[in-house]
Amino acid sequence: MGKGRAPCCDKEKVKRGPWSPSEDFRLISFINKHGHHNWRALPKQAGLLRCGKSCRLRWINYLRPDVKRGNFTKDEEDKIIRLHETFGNKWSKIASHLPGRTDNEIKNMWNTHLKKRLASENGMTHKKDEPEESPMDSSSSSSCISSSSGKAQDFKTDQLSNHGNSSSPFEEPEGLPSSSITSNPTTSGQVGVPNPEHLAGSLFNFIGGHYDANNNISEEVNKPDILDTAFNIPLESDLEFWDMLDSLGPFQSDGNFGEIENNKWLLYLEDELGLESKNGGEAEPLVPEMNDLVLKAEGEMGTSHYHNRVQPYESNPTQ
DNA sequence: AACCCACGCAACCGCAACTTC
DNA sequence: TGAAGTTGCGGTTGCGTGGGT
Repeated sequence: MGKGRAPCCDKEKVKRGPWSPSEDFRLISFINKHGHHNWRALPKQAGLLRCGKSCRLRWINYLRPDVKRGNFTKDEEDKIIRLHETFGNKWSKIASHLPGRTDNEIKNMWNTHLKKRLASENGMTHKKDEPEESPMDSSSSSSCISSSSGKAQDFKTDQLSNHGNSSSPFEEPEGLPSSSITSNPTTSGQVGVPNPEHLAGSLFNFIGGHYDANNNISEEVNKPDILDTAFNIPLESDLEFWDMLDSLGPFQSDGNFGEIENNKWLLYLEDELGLESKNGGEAEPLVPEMNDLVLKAEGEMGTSHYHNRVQPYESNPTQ
């Protein structure tokens, strides 16, 4: 086997830990513009003090336009369980059958929820050995799962019905590693209230609309030209710009992208970029749907009850 | 109100597989 | 053909958050 395991990076010179807004933006902007042909070289080219591995992970698990965040539906959970019976801990394989979900996300989901759920359910039927039985050979625990025990507190059952969600494992084009390229129609299955997550999704989808390095374009409609500008920010030139980003606070597109602050941030960013006033002095969000969110933001500032954490970014710009 | 603890999730680590030369 | 380089994957960890006491 090819052995060479070059050190992934010079650990002394790379930044670690949570990503700052400017780093995120740099990465998005760079990939949007150039794609990612070489992860190893990417950080340098993008002016990031990260190792390529870290960039790749950040992109795949978080910034990728088609990444779907938020609660798993029961359909998805059941699917994961079924797939886990088949594939075992092959998270990437499982992820490939769940459009928009990342292996990391699924892995976390499994370890935090599904494993327990299965254990408790199996505990009912037969004493469990070890929830971790290597499932490749486990034909044992067949589908006793579909009955949702009432303990899955996060399941929004009203969403489930909307997820007719083609349970057909779908083949994805080769391109992005372990990614499902679709623009994820299922996301819209999360119906109802304007969900910040959606809006964020829209934003990222937009980005995705331009990202075509590997022909991985998620088709988007009606993208204002203005957005071209937004993601053609020069990577190298304007250090002040990146500093500004860092000073603005969180851009952590957490599970719900729900930090109202984020939206403020986006608006502010638009403002700073001069993207706002197409109609008078009033800032118009990059993504139309954000209007709702903005309104909401105005009302709810400071009452973030999303449990996700928002990292206090070190106000220590990368450059 | 303060402390503790369990939980969830983003990110890191190290190995294996794959690709290129 | 084999060595070197790169990417992908799975396991694990660190830490913020929220709930309980």
